[in-house]
Amino acid sequence: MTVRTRFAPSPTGFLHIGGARTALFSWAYARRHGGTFILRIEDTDVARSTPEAVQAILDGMQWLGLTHDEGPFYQMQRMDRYRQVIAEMLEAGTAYRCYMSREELDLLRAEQEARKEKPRYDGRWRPEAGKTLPAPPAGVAPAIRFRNPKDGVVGWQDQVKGRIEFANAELDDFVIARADGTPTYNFCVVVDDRDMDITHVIRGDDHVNNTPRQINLLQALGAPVPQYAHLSMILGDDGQKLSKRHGAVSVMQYEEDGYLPEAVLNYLARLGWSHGDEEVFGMEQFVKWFDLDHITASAAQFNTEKLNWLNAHYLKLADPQRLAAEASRRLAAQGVAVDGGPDVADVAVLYRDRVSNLNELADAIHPFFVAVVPTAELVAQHLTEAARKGLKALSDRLAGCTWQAADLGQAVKQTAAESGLKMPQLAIPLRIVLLGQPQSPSIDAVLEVMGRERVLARLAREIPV
RNA sequence: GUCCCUAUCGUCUAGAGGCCUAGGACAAUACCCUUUCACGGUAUGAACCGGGGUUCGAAUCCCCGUGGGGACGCCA
Repeated sequence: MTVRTRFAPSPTGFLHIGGARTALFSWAYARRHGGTFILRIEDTDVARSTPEAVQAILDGMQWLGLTHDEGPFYQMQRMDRYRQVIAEMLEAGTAYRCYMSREELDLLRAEQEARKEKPRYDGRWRPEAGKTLPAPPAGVAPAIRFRNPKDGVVGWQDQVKGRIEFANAELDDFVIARADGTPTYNFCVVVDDRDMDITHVIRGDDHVNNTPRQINLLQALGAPVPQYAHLSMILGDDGQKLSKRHGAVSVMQYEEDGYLPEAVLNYLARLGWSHGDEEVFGMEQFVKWFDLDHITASAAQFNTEKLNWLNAHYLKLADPQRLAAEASRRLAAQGVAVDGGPDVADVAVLYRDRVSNLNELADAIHPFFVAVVPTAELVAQHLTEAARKGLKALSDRLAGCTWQAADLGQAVKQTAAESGLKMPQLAIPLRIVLLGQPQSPSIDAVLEVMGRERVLARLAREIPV
């Protein structure tokens, strides 16, 4: 049997971190077993679904490289199929028409809650042997309800949580089609999972309570029951539940914040799943290792610091041209052009191990392209008379120096010695003049990458001849 | 209220009855490297929710509490 998994988001917002991890695990499981990964858009909530949200989900998955093999399928385009199945169920007696009005339903619920009971449909329109149903009220369009088994238990071996069982008595006859004829979530999922031959349903554990209903429905349809794996949720950095109001952000926000997709992927893979002590690995390795047995059953708290660490790690490994492209794009967004300046890739390599994201990288290399005026405080503190003299001497020496790190370093050293300055007493003022700040990578590398022309021009501006 | 899930360092986790004096990673702290700042390296501190069982032996199995989460829609 070939493995078929699916990711089935509802397009009511962006792809957030929890959804991304669900997609990642579903994708990885299919890849691991040479199976098929299907994307299905559950857009039956017409009021809340938008094409923008569909696009946002597609963008997020593309950024992460989670490519699907089939789909995207849209539930709204499968209405005919759902209606057909509903008709079959009505025919077979596994579903029935319910003429109860909203008002009656609300009343029933209120009574049950007053009695501290679990609110549920009381089955008043459920056909039963020897039971006489009331006459259907005129002009009322019925909802269609599933005839759920009354006794016994529904259970399954959850691939992450173990055996889970529900008493059928806890479940009521839920609506599978609204009065206006549109099918509901639990019904569409079941029809789709069957039609698409889904073998493994990997989804958030907020669906645990839907699973017994879906299994009963599947069985009423005579369809095979897939394996289920329910992933626990991801909590925010503060341990609080993620919600639109609180902390939930689009995965595309991570791209905007300067994260590399491979870092986000590695982080997510390790959040709620483990392979011994392995912490750093790429997707190829992940796919080889991934299994359902090592998924954590409890909720996990998101930890931005660890993500930052991974991102810094992948930044050190990234192709310099890629860093250059990303940093240039970010500088351009700030109105900074890199054309005519030093080689962006060279500068980026100088700073890649000092930053933890691409925005920091762009900020760090910024002064190479636009002269930064040092603060008066820095100038007052470091550009002493002696330092200025030293810089002047250095400027003269640099004009005729071979432009290579080793020689440049030598030039700075000699100038310092001849001017009676200690290395930092010359190098720090030099950094301030060149970059506007007292810290930088090693000074010889900075000089080499910045280029003679630019270095001399900046020195001349601060140290008039 | 009822049902369901869950519980190891601050955080992510390893752990399938003896390998656990509980391991790794992030974060923290200290030191080393570096005539700057980082990176890097080394080291240190830091946890089995509580109570009962089962067993020669429990972080691991069972029960009861407690904490956290979810679900009870003609939402998905």
